Amino acid sequence: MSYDKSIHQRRRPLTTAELDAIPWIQLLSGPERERAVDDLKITEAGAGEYVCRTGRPVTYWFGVVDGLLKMSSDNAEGKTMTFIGMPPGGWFGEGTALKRESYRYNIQALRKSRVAGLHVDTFHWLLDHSIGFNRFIMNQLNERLGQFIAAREIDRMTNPDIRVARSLAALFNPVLYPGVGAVLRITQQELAYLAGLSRQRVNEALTTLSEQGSIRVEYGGVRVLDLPALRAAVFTRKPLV
DNA sequence: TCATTAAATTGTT
DNA sequence: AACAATTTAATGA
Repeated sequence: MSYDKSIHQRRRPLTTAELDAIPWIQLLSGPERERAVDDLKITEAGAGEYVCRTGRPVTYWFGVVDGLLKMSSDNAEGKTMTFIGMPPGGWFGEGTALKRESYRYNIQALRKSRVAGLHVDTFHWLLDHSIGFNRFIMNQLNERLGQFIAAREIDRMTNPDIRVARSLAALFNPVLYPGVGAVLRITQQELAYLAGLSRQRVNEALTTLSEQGSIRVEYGGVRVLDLPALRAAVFTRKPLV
């Protein structure tokens, strides 16, 4: 994978199926929805391509229709700190879009993905006109705050099994990522990138988790059987006494 | 639609 | 990091 590619400028209108994958569309009234649909554009991002980079001015509010993105935030020293996965149904950038600032993180495609974009002007117009849209955004901001706090906790986890379990649980958040059903399409390699572990270790952790019954490992993906159990997964380490 | 082949992903060392 | 085994996707008759 090369790390200096940016996505193409090629954008196109959305198909009906793609519109159905956008969770907030149905919250809009007729005229609002019409305006949003008119403005929405789809871009394809190949593996390794950037959807947005730190410092660039915000022009779009983005959502994942298909594929998997990686959000990484850099600290003051320029070191990449936190990784958060963005599966289908996830929308991001509302914080910076609200204030019309520049992006504070990089978004990179882990594999070929379809990304929908709504222009910031339309984003603001919807905020000014739609109660439903406001509720969605408020809910989204609240959930994401919890997500980032969880990400910090994951970063401090030393136990790889727990890191994998929490990273997975985050990706299965039904509020932030309604596009993810019971089965998340993610390879063990991709999960390794997100959790900051080797693929082998992720494989081992997944085996342990499936033995505990919270997930089932499938080819090219993971099925969640018990989300609360996954969130709460604890692994016995060395005896405390 | 089926069979063959290539590519991707997984499990293991 | 390398390897073999397994699963899926692509191809063409």
